[in-house]
Amino acid sequence: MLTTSIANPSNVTSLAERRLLHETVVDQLRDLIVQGELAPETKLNERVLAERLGTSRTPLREAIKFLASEGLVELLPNRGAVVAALKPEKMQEVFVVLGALEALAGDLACRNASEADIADIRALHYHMLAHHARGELAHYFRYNQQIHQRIIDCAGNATLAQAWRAMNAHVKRARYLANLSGERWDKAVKEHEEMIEALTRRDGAKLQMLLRDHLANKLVMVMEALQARKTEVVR
Amino acid sequence: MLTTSIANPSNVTSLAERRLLHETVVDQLRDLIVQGELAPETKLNERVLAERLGTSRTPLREAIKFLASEGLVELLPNRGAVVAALKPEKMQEVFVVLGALEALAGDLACRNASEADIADIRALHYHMLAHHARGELAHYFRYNQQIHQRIIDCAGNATLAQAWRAMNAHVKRARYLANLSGERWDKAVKEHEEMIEALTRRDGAKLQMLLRDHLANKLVMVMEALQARKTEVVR
DNA sequence: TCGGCTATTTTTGCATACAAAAAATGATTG
DNA sequence: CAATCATTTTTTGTATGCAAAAATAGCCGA
Repeated sequence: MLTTSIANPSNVTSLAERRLLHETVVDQLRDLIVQGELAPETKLNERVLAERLGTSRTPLREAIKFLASEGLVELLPNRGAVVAALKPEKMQEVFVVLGALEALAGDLACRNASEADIADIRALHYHMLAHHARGELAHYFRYNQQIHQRIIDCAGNATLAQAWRAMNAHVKRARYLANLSGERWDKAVKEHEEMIEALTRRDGAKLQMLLRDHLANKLVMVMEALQARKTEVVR
Repeated sequence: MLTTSIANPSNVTSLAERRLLHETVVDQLRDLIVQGELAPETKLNERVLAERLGTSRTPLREAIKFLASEGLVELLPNRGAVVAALKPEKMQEVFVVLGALEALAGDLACRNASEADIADIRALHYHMLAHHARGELAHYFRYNQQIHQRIIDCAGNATLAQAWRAMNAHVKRARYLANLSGERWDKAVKEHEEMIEALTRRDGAKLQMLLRDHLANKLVMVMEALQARKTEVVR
């Protein structure tokens, strides 16, 4: 699942908690950044943030260092940390790398996925189609993400999966800005259709290519969204 | 010392670069792990390690969290952290991902590298040849690493470079175990020869292929080294 | 001797205290 | 009035303190 239930605002003390505070803080902070609640280039005030997350500065700082390694925050010596900027150039870089990783994953998935795996992915695909038909963007994104995630998982390479997740965090962040136009959305769905087909036929070379193209198109959408945001700010 | 001498051109972190204890500790700890001074699966005792690095537990813990995100250490809830294990399966995974990243970098480098860049890389190559001729393994490795690093840098994608560095850390760690046999070593050098040639001709497709093969061969060597270490322990 | 229980020690996880650096404020002077 | 510098305030970076969990040692009984 994408987000851990954030429900728990206050105490962690009452129940016997297996999970470490550090991890929950990492997840909470990552969600705040990915979902845009902490906008790009926002300064992270440790005292304020720690209070907001119901913890002290120590675990928060550890979480910040962890996310810095993922690239979601940037460390400024003696000046704390800021949410990583969301620059077009950075997005281009991320998409290039993500393209290579997904292409690899697609190829591996075609070899390693079980029939049950493929059936699952196809099921997710139909859910996604349903939400597309109803114009339910948020739900569409959710299933879209799950499909990509499952393809990665089917590659059977945990290291690849982790690298992908880190890159994908940046993309997800941009997604929250994107307003899919009807025609672009239809095109994306069509591409998914072909991807599912290639996966079913276990045509690794084809899937690889489709994933690359799909990502290239996503990049175009994200860049447009970033451009729109920029002019909006200026206006 | 390897990492410090690299005098890095492409920035891993942000613009403002000033010395901070945290960064120092991260680099020191990473070196200890990569160079095998802290062996795989070693428990990291915070008090002892902090004293060894001349600092307190707080910055050390932050460094540990940072490296955990890079995958060099593993966090055990309520039981601290250990140096990541060096398992054959993990190595296979890393090499597959690294193959995709280097292939991508090779392709991009063929397009983006300046003539001066290529000349630099060729110069490094000849240094490497010299050390190979003299059987100076450590120096050979150093130039070998620099060549790969420079190819990555020439791709002109800082995000790619960072992902590569993280993966490469795992490989470097395994390197310190590897004793190159004469014939394998000769083969590796020959592969480098071809790579330099492809880069000079800016034949991206060819370089991509060569890098993949080169890495596949490296994997074989690493696996043999791991196997040897295992039997050695058993014996 | 061995296994399991409790008590002690060690170690981790989190909070807080303190010092140094940066930012904000304000006063003085040209 | 602006600019610069000194002073206060805030924020970060590091060390330390303390409670809880884990590891270890010691003890007893079968």
